[in-house]
Amino acid sequence: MARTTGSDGEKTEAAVREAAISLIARLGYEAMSMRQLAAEVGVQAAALYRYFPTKQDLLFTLMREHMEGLIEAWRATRPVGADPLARLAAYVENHITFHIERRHSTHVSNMELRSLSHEKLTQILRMRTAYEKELRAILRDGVEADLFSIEDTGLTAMALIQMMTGVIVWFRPGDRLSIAEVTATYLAMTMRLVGAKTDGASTSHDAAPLFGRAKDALAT
Amino acid sequence: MARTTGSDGEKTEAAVREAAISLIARLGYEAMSMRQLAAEVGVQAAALYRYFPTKQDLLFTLMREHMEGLIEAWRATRPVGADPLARLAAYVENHITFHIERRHSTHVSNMELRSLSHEKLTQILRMRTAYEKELRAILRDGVEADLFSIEDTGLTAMALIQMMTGVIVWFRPGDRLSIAEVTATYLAMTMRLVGAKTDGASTSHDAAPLFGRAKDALAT
DNA sequence: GAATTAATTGAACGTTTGTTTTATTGTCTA
DNA sequence: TAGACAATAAAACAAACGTTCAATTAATTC
Repeated sequence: MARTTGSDGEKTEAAVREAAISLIARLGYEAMSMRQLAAEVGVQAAALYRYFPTKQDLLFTLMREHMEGLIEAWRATRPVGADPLARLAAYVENHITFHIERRHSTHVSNMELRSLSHEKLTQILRMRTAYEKELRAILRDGVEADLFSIEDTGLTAMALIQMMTGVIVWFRPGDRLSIAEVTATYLAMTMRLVGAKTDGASTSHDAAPLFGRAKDALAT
Repeated sequence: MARTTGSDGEKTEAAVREAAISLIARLGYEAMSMRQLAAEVGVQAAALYRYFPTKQDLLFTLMREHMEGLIEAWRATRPVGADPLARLAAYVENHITFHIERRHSTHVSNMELRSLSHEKLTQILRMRTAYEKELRAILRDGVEADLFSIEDTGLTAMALIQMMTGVIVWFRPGDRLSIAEVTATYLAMTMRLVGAKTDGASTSHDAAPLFGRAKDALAT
C-alpha cells in the first residue's frame, strides 16, 4: 500500500507533534521509539521522516516551540512601565498558568535537555536565559525602589523559578485546587519570599490581605 | 582471559555504583549502556551481572540508597521537641546540604523515576512521601503555634521542596557562593515564605537580622 | 601443593533501534 | 483524463542493545 485515503500532511505533522510531546513526557525521549510514536499517530515509522529529518530534530522542534511560546506569552502579558510589584505578580501568574496548561511540554523541555547536541542545547539555553533575565530585572528594580528585601537577586530568581515550575510535578488538572487558586497561593508565597512591602503597614504577620488581593487580581 | 590480578568484588561493586551514578546523571538511564558503564569501570559488560541482576535493579539500588541516606541524615539531625522554627531551619539545612553534596545521586533519583517498574516505583515514592510528611508536620505545628502564616500546608511543603532541591540545577561546588552561604540564603527565603514570626518585632522589611542569625547557626 | 571458590573474559543470542530506499497509491491541476 | 506531486507503506540496513553461557585464571582454603 501507499498513500491512504484522506491523508493530509499538515494534519499528520500536527498529530506527530502532539503524540511526541505526550509520549516523551511519559516515557522519556530515549525510551520512546519512532515506531511507537508512529503507531500512536496511526502511521508507519518511515512516514515520520517526511516531517522531521531525525529523532533529535523532532525533540529540538518541540523544545524550541515551547520556549518561543513561553517568551511570547510573557511578551504579550508583561505590564511595561508598571511598578516592580505589579510586574512580579504578572510574571508569576504568566509563568504558572503557562506551565500548568502545558505540563507535558514543560516536562519535555526540562527533562530532555541532555539529549540535545551541544549546538541545539546552546540555542535552547539562550532562550531560557533571556526569559529568566526578565525576572532578575524585576527583582533588581524592586530592590532599588526599596520594595523588596532580597539577599541575592540571581539566587532568588532561580529559587522562584524552580519553585514555580515545580508545580507541574504534583499539580493535576481537576485537583482539589483550581489553577487560579494555585496561582494565587504561589503569588502570595512569592511576595513574602521577596520581602515585598505591600501598600502600607503590612508586616510578615498578616499575609492574608495580600493573599486576598492576589485572588481578586486573578478573578478578572 | 579471566580473573584479573588484584580483582576484588567489593571494590568492583563500589566502582560500578559510583560510575553508574555519574553516567546516569550525565546521560540518563536509558541513554547509558551497560557496555559504556563497564568500560568506565574498566571491566567487561558481563562482569556487571555478578553484582546486579538487571540494569533496572542497578537503578533501583542507587535510588533506594539515596532515599535511605536522606532519611537517615534527617533522622540523625532533627531536633526533636524543639519549636517549629528551629525544626524548620534544621530541615532546610539538612535538605540543602545533603542534596548539594550528592548532586549526581539526586539527579538520578529525581529524573529516572519513570524507568522503574510499578512495584519499585511505589517503594521509592513511599520513602519520599514519608520524608516530605516530616516537613508538612513542621509547617502544621508552626501554624498551630501561630508562628507561621501559611495558606495551604501541603502546597507550601511542595513549593519549598521544589525550591530547595532546585539548587542542584544551577549550583556548582566552587561557585561564587559557598554551600553555607547558599544554605543561609535559602533559609532566609524559607522563613519569609512561611511568614515566620521571628523572636520579637521583626517585620517583612528587615530580613537582614534573620539572615545574619541563619549564617551564625550554620557556622558552628 | 592440591582443591575450591571468586572474579572475570570473550563470544554469542535474539531483539530492537534509527534511518533509508523503493514502490505504490491518493489527490490535485491543467 | 493525463500527468505531476504529495503522502504513505513495506522491506531492508547495519549497529547497538540487555543479557546469558561456558571457559579461564587469580585468590583462598585445607
